[in-house]
Amino acid sequence: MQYQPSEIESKWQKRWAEERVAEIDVTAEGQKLYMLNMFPYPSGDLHVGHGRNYILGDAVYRYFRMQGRVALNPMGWDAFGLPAENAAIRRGTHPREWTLGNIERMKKQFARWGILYDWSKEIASCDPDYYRWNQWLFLQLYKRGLAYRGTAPVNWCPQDLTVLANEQVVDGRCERCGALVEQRELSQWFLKITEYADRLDAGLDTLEAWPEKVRLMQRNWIGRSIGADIEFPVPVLGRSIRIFTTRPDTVFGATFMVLAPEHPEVATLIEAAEDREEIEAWITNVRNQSALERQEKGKEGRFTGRTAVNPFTGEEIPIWLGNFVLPQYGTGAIMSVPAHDQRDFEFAKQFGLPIRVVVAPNQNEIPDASGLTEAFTFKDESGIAVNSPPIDGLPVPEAIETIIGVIEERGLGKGMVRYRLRDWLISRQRYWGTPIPMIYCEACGLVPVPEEQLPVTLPLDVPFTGREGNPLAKHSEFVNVACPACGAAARRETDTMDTFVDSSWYYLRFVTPRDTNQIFDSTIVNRWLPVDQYIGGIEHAILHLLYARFITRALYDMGLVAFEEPFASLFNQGMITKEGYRDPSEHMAWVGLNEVEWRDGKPYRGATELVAEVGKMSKSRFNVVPPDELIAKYGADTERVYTLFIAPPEKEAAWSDEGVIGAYRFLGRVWSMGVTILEAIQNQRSGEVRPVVTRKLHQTIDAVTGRVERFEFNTAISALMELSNTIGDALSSGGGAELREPYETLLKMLHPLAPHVTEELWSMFGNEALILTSGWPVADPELMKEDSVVIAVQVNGKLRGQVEVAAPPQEQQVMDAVFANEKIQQWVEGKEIVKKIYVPGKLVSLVVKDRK
RNA sequence: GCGAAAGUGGCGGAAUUGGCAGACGCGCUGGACUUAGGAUCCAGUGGCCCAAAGCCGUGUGGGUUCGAGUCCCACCUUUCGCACCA
Repeated sequence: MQYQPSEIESKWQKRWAEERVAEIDVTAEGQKLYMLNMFPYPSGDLHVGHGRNYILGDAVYRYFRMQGRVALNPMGWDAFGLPAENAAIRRGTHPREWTLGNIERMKKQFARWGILYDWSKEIASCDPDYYRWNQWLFLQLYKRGLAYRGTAPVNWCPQDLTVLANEQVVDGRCERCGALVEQRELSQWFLKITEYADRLDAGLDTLEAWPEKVRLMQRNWIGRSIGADIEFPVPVLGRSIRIFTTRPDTVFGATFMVLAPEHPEVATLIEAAEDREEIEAWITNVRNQSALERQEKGKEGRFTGRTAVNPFTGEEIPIWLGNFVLPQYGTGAIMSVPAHDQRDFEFAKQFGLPIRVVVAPNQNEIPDASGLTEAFTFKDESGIAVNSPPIDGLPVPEAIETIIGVIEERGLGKGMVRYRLRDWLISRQRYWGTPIPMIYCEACGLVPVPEEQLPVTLPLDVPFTGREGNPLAKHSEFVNVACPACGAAARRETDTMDTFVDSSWYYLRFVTPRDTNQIFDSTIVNRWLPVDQYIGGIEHAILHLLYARFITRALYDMGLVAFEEPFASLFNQGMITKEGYRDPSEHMAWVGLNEVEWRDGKPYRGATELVAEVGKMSKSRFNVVPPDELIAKYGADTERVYTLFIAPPEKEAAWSDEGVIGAYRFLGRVWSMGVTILEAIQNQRSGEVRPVVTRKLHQTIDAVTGRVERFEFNTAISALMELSNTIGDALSSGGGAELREPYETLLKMLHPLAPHVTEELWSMFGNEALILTSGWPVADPELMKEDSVVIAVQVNGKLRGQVEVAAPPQEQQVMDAVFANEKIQQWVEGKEIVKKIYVPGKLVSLVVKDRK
């Protein structure tokens, strides 16, 4: 009887679906476990790279179930977003149809992988029953001043025709399509994530079960800086300009001031300048540049013709405008200390501005400012303040502390903590998203849609032209509305929300997904959350994970949840890469694309970038491996085992079509071994129970349990292969029915990895379904022990032989054996042992010297 | 530039607290069974060497130690993240 995966797999998949084995009652008793894979964007077909994520989650889920946990493992769809709209423009299908069709295909794919989700909890963010609560959440944030409309320079993607959040701009390009992002001054909706900057930063310390890398990335993104705000009086204005610095200890070296071209005082300052028009033209030019261009231009600046007073030295210092000063950070104004800041140094050199040294390695070794070739940027005790009367001689950290005291005492400013994080821009000028529930009334101004009128439903009959401007704005029935406050004719907001709003709270909805009265049931949510194990890609290290942490805190402050961190433990699986790309015509048929730009016979991504020939498996790289063929040939269990065996799951892994065969052979061997043992049972053929097998079995249970819990699936599988080899050896050398117990235990441990074939074999042995009945095996430490131990003996660091003694080894026995061994004897003969190092069970080291 | 992680056979990768480097698998070589083999099974597989003995081997150079892939110092390379954040 040969191993035939396809029949077995469809049989069990059908049974799991019919018996709804993964459905749970959230009010049931038991030790809960909330397992969650980041819900996907329904882009259509899934390839083996996606599979890694879900297969990993399923293996962990099945393991915890076997451990007896009441486990919630839901799945849903991050179903709003641009690709659906682009598909609509390209081929005339409605985004909804396109999305729902993709969801169906992906659900089938999950089933074919043998992944168990509780589909009774399924949610899709494009469903009005879901986005209604998205709108409700927005209104609560608005009430608390956490959602506001503001005008700011924002990132505009000219390809996707919408604004983007800062988090969605990568290297000056749109995260989705790769187009260069432009700056535009627009009035938009923001969420006030900055109000939570300190708590989001502090909370990172509590996330011990998160990868250090993600915590660090979030910390850098939030960018907490400690320093001081200092007022610099400007005589011509009759008021002062406030600057922020992290190095208030260098204030005596501030020889000029630089403002961002966007700074509000600029217009007044340059009013009387002779070259005002030239300066204004320059400012316009700088403001229209993207952040990337602005940086590539190098340092540019203009003198305003005005001065400010350094409050510590009393000197008048020139006020400059500089393209390197960011309007959004700090106060948009800096004091420039060229001697101790590289950027200031470059600016000073370029425009011939004075440089003064105020920090030195020590009091007697003050470098000459004119000889400097770069800024001196000591931040620790290796720098000493000089030429700075109240703090002379103090090391930098103390100098900072002291000078802040002086600043506050003299009323010149105050100690200050500032963040790099900026508010979250959530407006999108696109159709396929949650409508922002606001109304513009000429008389009443901004009026929120009353909660009882939610949801504001997305109309389905809108034209998709692909031209600039939201299709929603052209739908007059949607736009024209009576003001809820005064009843007069008013206009609806036509912007929709960033889809990251949808995904910032979906994990809360999964627990009570059909509740029509409230966003979620707080009591049940507080029982199930935080999520015990969250699994997803590192690409959300900042975006989704930061937003979710922010929204959870906002909900905490509203009293709706009792926790501030939504995800207790996080795991980032690595990407699957693949060399080369497939035959493009074959690929396009699979992807369903018909518009691709070609250059030099190679496909291009978007209109901007060359397709990489090796890298992340993605449609735009033409290198995907679709699972269908693979599953037809080897079965889903083989794909699962190979995917988990390929590399440690957190690491990037290169897909190898040849490597798959190893997993297939392994499962084939397990299968035929099972068949042979069954025959032995039927023929009542049995050998004696071998200690080698028992020992290997218990050692394997011990190893696999620990490795699965640490997500070390690659080595867990290798341990199972070793056990399988041991059982196979016993079988081919006269073993029989006595191997049933170790073999069945192997099946149990293999089940989370290869669920179909193990269920089939398990039932062939006359057992009830594994997933429903079995417990996880427990290792017996007594049976793990070896009867004897081989110990390596080193003499003066060289390996000179081995001795075998009974386990557990006793030092005296070991030494006796060492001296009884002729081979070792020759190295010790005539010498004196000056030291013995004895490592129980591992080795003995002897240090010898010539006897005198 | 700043920050982080990582360098082990032809390849993916193993190796608690320093303790027989290369587990497990792919590939390769040879063999068995076959009309056939891109199926299956068996054996071998870090290098030098016909072989054994032996020697050399974890990016490079030092160091600590009876003993270093593992610890320390310096350097090289790669990957990732941030990137004028004052």
